[in-house]
Amino acid sequence: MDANQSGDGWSALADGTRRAIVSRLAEGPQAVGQIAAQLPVTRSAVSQHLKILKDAGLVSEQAVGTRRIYRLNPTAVAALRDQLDTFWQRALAAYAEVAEQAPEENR
Amino acid sequence: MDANQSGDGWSALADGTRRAIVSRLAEGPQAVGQIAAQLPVTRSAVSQHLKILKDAGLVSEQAVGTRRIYRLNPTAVAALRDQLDTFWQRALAAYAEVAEQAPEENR
DNA sequence: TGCTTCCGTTAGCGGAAACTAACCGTTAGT
DNA sequence: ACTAACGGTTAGTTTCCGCTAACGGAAGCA
Repeated sequence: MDANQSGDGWSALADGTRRAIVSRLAEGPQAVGQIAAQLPVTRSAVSQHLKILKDAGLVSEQAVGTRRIYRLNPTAVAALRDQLDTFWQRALAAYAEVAEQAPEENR
Repeated sequence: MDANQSGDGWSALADGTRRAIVSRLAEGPQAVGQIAAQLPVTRSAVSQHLKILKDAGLVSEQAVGTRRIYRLNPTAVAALRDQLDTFWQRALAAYAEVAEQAPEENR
């Protein structure tokens, strides 16, 4: 279970450029140059972002010759989704309580 | 003028204190003082965080006398969860493609 | 009316993040 | 072995974020 870094996962997805990288990586594994060519930032920035994403457990690295292929980790994404789902269900439950206690109009 | 969307749910959930506020709010609507009493920050910080969360559409405000009751918005949470779910499914599809192809493939 | 409570706002400070540019190691090809 | 390509790392700057402290405004109560 490498989902202990879910707290960092939110910080990792906070940046827009990083979400763009995740979006590209979700469609298939890619190298650094591939990603950098599709984004308005340099390879250094992409490399640093990938390090953060890898450190958060969201992506995994695979060395192929002189290239590094990065791919998205579905498990970490599912962990964040699950945590978000918990908030969602609790909020729905709180809404249900309010709906029960409001049979009449209040101030 | 800036065209970036200030209502970024991901940036809002990036901060740990803000996630703590969301967690408290998920269990039921509360006022600012209520939340600040449960967190190691002042009311000003909580108020600012609530402003960011409200601007992101994650929480909604309701004025009751001299207090403001804040509550979590399940719809916004579901939207983030859905977006995360899309990444998850795409990553799984990418994994399926790699798993189907034989490991003798070279490039 | 006067007072208290509750909350939002502003100013300012300290720290962290994002980005570019330059450097170095590694790998593949000739 | 030499060269070119790919990628990680570092230094440095700039910008943004989170927090506290102080101030001002609005509602409730005697």
